[in-house]
Amino acid sequence: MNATIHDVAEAAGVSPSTVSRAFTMPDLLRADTRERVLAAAKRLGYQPNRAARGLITGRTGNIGVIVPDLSNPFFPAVLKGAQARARESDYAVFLADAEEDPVLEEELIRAMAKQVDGVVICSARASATALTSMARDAELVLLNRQVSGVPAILMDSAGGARQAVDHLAALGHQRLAYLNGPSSSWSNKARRRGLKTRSAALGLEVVDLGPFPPTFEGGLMAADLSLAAKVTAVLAYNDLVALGVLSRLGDRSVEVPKDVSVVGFDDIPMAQMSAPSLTTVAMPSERAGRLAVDVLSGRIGDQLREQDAAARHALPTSLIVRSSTAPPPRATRRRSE
Amino acid sequence: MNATIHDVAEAAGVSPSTVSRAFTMPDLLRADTRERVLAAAKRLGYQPNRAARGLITGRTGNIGVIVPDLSNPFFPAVLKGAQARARESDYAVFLADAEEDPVLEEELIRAMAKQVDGVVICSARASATALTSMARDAELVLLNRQVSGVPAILMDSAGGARQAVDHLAALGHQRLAYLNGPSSSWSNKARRRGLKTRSAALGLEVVDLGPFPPTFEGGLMAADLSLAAKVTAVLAYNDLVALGVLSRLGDRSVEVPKDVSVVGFDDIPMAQMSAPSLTTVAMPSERAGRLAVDVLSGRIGDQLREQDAAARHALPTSLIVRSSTAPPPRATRRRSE
DNA sequence: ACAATTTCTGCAAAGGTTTGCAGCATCGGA
DNA sequence: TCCGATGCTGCAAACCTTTGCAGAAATTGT
Repeated sequence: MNATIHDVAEAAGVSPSTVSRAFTMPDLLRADTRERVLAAAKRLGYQPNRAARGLITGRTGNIGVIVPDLSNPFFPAVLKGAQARARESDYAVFLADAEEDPVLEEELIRAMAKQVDGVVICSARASATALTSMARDAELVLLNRQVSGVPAILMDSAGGARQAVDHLAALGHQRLAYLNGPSSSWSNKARRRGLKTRSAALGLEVVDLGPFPPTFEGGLMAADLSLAAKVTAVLAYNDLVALGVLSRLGDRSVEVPKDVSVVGFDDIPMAQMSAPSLTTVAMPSERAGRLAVDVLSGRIGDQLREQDAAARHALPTSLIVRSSTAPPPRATRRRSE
Repeated sequence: MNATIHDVAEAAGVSPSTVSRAFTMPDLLRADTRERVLAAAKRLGYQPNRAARGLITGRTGNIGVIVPDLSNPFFPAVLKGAQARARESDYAVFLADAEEDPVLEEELIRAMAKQVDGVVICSARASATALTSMARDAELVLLNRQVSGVPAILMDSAGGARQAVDHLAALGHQRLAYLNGPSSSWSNKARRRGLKTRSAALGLEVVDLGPFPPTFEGGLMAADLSLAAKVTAVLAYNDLVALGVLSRLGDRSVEVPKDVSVVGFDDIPMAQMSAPSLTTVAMPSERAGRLAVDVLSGRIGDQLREQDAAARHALPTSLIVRSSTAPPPRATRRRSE
């Protein structure tokens, strides 16, 4: 049904090898032969059969992307970046949703490994040992997860947390809560670390709550605990949680930002749609997706091979101040004097 | 590097054909031979090479999904359904984002067609003729788009619109605006049609605005036009637009739902997170994604082959009433008396 | 015990491409 | 005019699996 390399060869009056070369190593052919072949190919609508090619080259031309949860808008964003870049490099992208389940995640990686040239794993939930072991059989790139010996694209979550703390401190807050995300999340650790060190340096009190599911529902749950903790500001693991907090506080008629300030992470589109709009730490998600693909396609692989380079490579994040943060209420401030 | 069928054959003391059969037609083998082969395979960590298999069977074991815009949460939702179902049937899914561009969309479909057994196209923006023509070369399933001769999964957008109108009419609204989405969108036509016919039947005035981009920004733009149109209720093409309207109305200190009621479509997660939460028509997106894959995997293909069946098959939608709708303000009602 | 079935297994071809090696033509130089 | 070098092109093997066909083994009936 589909034109093969032989059909093109015959049409152009050359051998199949020549047709093959016209596509994969065009400069080996004399200009006019190449023309002729390409013309014939176009006329017949020929496109190389990827399976046959893959069989012999051992490469598939595919890359895989695994995300913990497609319904968190953060991941479609990196997916979008990855997908766009992949297309430029003539890669197709496989997608899988691990449903926040480390076991399923590992299973998916193994299954995918066979049919792709590499897989980018977003916010991996699997264990470090599992990841290390799988990295031996397949080309892996981690995104927002650091595992020794595995190349990674990182975002400066800790730095973002520091900016958030600075912002809240400048507003006059003294006591804040951090709403933890999944404990297997590298981002969560980084965010907490950044928060803790900066708070300590500035003499702020911080209370650790959670872990909560990294979802809107998680935020609903977290809101009441935050209130009970008598803090004037809340740093949520991500925007989804922050929005949950906003919503629940609204229901309990606690005013944001008058009574309590709320900060999120990720800057998902929703963050600017909420009322009040959400102060949050923006993550370069699409860019990270693109970079991850670049690593796989070998474009920038070498710098990232060594772990140290990766660490240094953390992509910058930046606080976006919107309407969910303000100075703490007077009453509270007085009490703490 | 990877174990081949020959290695397993040797290890199990059988021929490669037998190993092949152990996987693809297990009941052709004597139980003990099968055991022996499977054991050897497991021991060697053998997994069939999909490229080689595809080369001979002509099937890839992959399906493609094309969406117009990953950042609209509606699509990750159907993607999630499709992906989950695909995994059950041992299919891998390719993803591509067409960026709301009909030309790119067509290009992507053609490129994908070669390496998949079928592709589901969400809310296709391409022309009917293009789609028909491509359906000849590849297995296509449309989602929320009706093109004669191409199997489709449809959601009852028109019915949803009717429910929305009934709801608004019951609240006492007399004059409402419809904010159009992309004119190439089948859903947009269906929604408008449902809206128009029911409004006419109930004697409501409706003003047609747009088309607007199906995004939050589109909604910002639409809000001012709606206000100028002096309507008491607004039906937006989708939730993103509705949220944009909500936001912009807030900025202009028009109160929702007191001054104006707003209804969206899709019931994306954001819809219940906004303040006020959004009354909207829920679409069975994950289910549709699953169904689309079922059609491709042949599970339910036959019923859908004929266009009529498809039309009858429209998945039910249902209005979710939240806080963005209420009776119109007195003043307006008086004016219209 | 033997023939006729039935059940299981192996042989070999096929599927479309890439690529090392060798052959041919072409060209420049002597 | 001929030789060597150079630049293109073709041959054929290889990649790994599936599958039609035929042969071997096991089973049944007589």
